[in-house]
Amino acid sequence: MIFRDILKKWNEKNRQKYFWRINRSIYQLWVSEIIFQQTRIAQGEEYYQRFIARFPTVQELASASRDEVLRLWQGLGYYSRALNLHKAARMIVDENNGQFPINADSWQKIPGVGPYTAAAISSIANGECIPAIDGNVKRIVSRWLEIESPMDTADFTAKVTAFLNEHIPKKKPGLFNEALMDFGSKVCIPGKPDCKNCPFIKYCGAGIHNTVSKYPVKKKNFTKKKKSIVYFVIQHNNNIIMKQRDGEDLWKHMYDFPAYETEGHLNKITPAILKHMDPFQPEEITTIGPMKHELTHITLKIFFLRAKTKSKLTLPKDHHCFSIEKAMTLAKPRPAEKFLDQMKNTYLCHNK
DNA sequence: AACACGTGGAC
DNA sequence: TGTCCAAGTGT
Repeated sequence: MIFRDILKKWNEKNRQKYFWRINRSIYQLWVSEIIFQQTRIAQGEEYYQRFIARFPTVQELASASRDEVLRLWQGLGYYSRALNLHKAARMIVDENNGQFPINADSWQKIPGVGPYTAAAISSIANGECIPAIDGNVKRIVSRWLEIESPMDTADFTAKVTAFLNEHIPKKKPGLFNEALMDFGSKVCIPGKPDCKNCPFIKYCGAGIHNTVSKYPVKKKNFTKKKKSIVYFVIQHNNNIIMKQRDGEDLWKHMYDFPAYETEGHLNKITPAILKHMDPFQPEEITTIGPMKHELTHITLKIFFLRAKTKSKLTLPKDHHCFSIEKAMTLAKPRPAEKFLDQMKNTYLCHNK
């Protein structure tokens, strides 16, 4: 009871005035929740604006090609979100007459919508009384209750859920959920929370015991995997060879340079690796790199092998020859995007 | 339950 | 430079 009232009072003065919260449709709410999964506001907001401008309704999203949706998502990461959003839009339009789910249970059947997003959407749009438990909320509650079990254990989730079910109001539960997330992102932040200005300081367990930095308890650090990519950047005048990645792993369905990929970090390009270039009949091979590209779970070491090729080349399956201008409009992984961008500049300078 | 899945910013 | 992330989900 105390918790709810203090939060409400804090929220009345400190509610974040995000532009996507104004006059939002359920569709816009859904898109914003997907975009901001594991993504900072500063990074996601421009993507949200562009996405809504191009696809103002679920019907327009459903009508779009997968390639275009992916291109709009390029640079934001976690591309399954875009693929799932697009697939879900088609399901909603084709199989449900464009009607959105009406509660959290049915929202969670939508691809890309898990427990957090289902609860967030349904509590805000339908007033369903269900807590939306994201990283901010977990952090706040773990500090309040001094939860010793690590995040992402069943015990941790059970404790947080029980606490929130006790405190969430039947009236405007969505506002409560958003207030909690706002509070977690502005006051009860990771690192150095602003406990001096925290309205909960007299009640928060970790605040009282001055042990806030202990929570939330996390599991052991995992060691990053090491992988290497040797890109084959094959040019013929203003044309370049690219292939679409498969739907199996990293950067699924994005366009990319042909590549040799392997576990571990290569020290040099061996003749065996170079042999993978043979189908492209490369001439004047130059090596650029290596450079590092950090992912959350992998450290990528990337080499670029740039070469010219003959005009008449039988391309391997799934490979395409694009003009550089066309290639620049395709959805690509960040390293390929950066490299192509740089190459374009070089090419233009060269032909002045 | 544990791991795969991106990126760029903060410290 | 290295570490830790930021409004999680799918398998």
